Amino acid sequence: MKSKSQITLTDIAKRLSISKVSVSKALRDHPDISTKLKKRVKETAVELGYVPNFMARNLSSKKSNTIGLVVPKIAHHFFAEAIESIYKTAYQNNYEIIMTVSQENEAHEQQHLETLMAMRVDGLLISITEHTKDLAIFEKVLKRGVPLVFFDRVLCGLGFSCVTTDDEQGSYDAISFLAKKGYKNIAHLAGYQNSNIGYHRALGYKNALKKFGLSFSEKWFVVGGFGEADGYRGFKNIFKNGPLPEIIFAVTFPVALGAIVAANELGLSVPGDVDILSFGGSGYNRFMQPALTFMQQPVPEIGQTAIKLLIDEIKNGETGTQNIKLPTKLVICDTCLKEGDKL
Amino acid sequence: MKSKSQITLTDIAKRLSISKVSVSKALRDHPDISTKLKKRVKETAVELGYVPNFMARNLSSKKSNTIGLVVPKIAHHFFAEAIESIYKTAYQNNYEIIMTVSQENEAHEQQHLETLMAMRVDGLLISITEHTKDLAIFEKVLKRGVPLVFFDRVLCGLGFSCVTTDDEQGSYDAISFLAKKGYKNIAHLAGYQNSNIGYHRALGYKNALKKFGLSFSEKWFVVGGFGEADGYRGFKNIFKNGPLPEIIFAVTFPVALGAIVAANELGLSVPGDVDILSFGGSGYNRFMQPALTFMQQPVPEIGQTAIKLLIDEIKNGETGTQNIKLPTKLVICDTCLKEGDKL
DNA sequence: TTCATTTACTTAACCGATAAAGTGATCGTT
DNA sequence: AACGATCACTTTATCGGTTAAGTAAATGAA
Repeated sequence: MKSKSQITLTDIAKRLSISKVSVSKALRDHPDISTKLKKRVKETAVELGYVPNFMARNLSSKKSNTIGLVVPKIAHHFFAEAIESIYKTAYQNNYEIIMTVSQENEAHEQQHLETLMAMRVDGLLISITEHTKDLAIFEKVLKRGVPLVFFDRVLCGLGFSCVTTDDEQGSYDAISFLAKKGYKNIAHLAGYQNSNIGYHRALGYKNALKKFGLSFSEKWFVVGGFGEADGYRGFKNIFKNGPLPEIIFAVTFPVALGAIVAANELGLSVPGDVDILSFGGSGYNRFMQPALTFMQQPVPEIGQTAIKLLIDEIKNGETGTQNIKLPTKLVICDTCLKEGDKL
Repeated sequence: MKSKSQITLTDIAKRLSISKVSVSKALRDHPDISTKLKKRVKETAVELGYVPNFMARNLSSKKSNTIGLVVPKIAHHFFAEAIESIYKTAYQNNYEIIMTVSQENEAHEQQHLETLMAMRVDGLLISITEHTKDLAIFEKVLKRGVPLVFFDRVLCGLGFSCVTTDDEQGSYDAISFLAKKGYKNIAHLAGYQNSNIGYHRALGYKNALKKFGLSFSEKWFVVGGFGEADGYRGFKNIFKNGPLPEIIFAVTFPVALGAIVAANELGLSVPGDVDILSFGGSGYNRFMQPALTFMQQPVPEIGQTAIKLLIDEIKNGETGTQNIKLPTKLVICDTCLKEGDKL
């Protein structure tokens, strides 16, 4: 089947012997046009199978009603859920999302931002890669005046708004919870410290240790990435370097999984030989053995808040510099049940 | 910060006192332009921070280098992984993806297809909702001559290509495997039968039962959706209606999860009291207790094959009608270990 | 030397819409 | 009856590019 040439406003106009502007106005319910003519126009539009050309429309109207989204990956509980809520909210507000995936690669990320700007998206929503260091592209965005909102993995202080989990407080609360239960030796698989999530979660961890008079040990503070492989390496690292802590506080759910794999490989049982607490959960957690006790992030709220903020900024025509932190909630499952709480 | 007015070809042209067409050609390395001028143009483009306007470019060139993707959801192992591979392959071929999510809602799906056509995407890639019945929109796509490829959840015979798992064969192999191990009473939580995946998986199930002389029972053949809630309902249904089968063959991984939840609620252990086999797996499966034995789908391959096929069709300018079925592989874990295989 | 090519640009036309600025007829008002 | 307002369209210009069709100068072949 060959591609038919597309029906345009002009085709409809010719058919009805009127001007194409009248057709355009009729289809947009412009008050200039009589109800009678509107009806005729709409009928012929359907009859001819007219589909408007957004390219042309956006070019002349200078609005695309489109938002560019850049995420590091999607096959991950947090992002899948956040993206889903972003899409939902976008639709409700009549915006189309153009999502791109950086695959944790900074060069891709830059490329995507360029492409999205070339597409003249009305605004940008981004969660940066684990490794993003070069800020030039963001300065370019700022210079062009395109509204941008960071979420989850953010860069604060660049002149854009940020929406995150309250990582520091959540982490602090998590460790406080452990301390109150009597845990003394708490290790942390901490992720990258140049990333806001790694940094703030570690900060909450350290502050809570201090507050409860627990000692901080470099051997039990292992930096690395945010994936399963990093958790695996991290645990092996801790194991190799000396006595095992009572419990491990993992910076992300995948990191916790990796730690479990490593522990099992070493013949250690969880939570028997070593206990685990995770920052962030997963829909599958309750099917796991053990199901991990974790600090729950308000995932859909993060996505929703971020995009709502962005839409506001688009409408106001100016980029803001808000810094919104959403609260976490502890979900207790099969780990972290030391004493007192067991029954 | 106010939005700066964007730099255009004309701005560059004025600066260099040449025509805008020369600028356009220079930037595209057109042979008409001398190397010297090309260099000057490119330099000033960078200097002024020129970003091409894709809307304008696509409008005049009538190509968008963009592919529209419609999926029912993303927070689901299969789709997250398939989408990721689609994105990857698209980038490698210089296509941008515009993904939309129908949320298993047929009206949304239609709306998205309209929008994507209005955006003049070069082609469409779609996995339909659980409920899609109205074919009018697809006839419209066909009439407009926009290449479209279905994947996973498909509609065959409409004049478009389809890429799926070999559901029937995979299902047949799965049941054959069980039969050979001596399972006799095999129930099936079958999903919607108007959907190709539900239908073909059920077909393979039925054929295998016949082949191995096992009886088919309506009570053990429960239709429904493809989500966790459906698996939950399905299992309760089976439980209510009479004797429990030895094993349940779930049409999807989420359905298997739902069945497990229901079983546990009823005080039944898996695989002790009732065993489970799932069509399709999940990255988290190996952390589950029990980890399910499942028929593995070639998820990334499905995405990759579908988009490659689509790109071919776009380049050839004609929609094809291929029907590609990719093979499955059984992955044995903690369930389906009846006798003989236990050690 | 002369005429056909090639080189390196420019001008004009167009993609399919929207926005702004007319225009002639009808209407309401005093 | 006269005149501004309203109605229902039309004409013209524009968005930021691309493609097609010139054009003048330099090059080359006969």
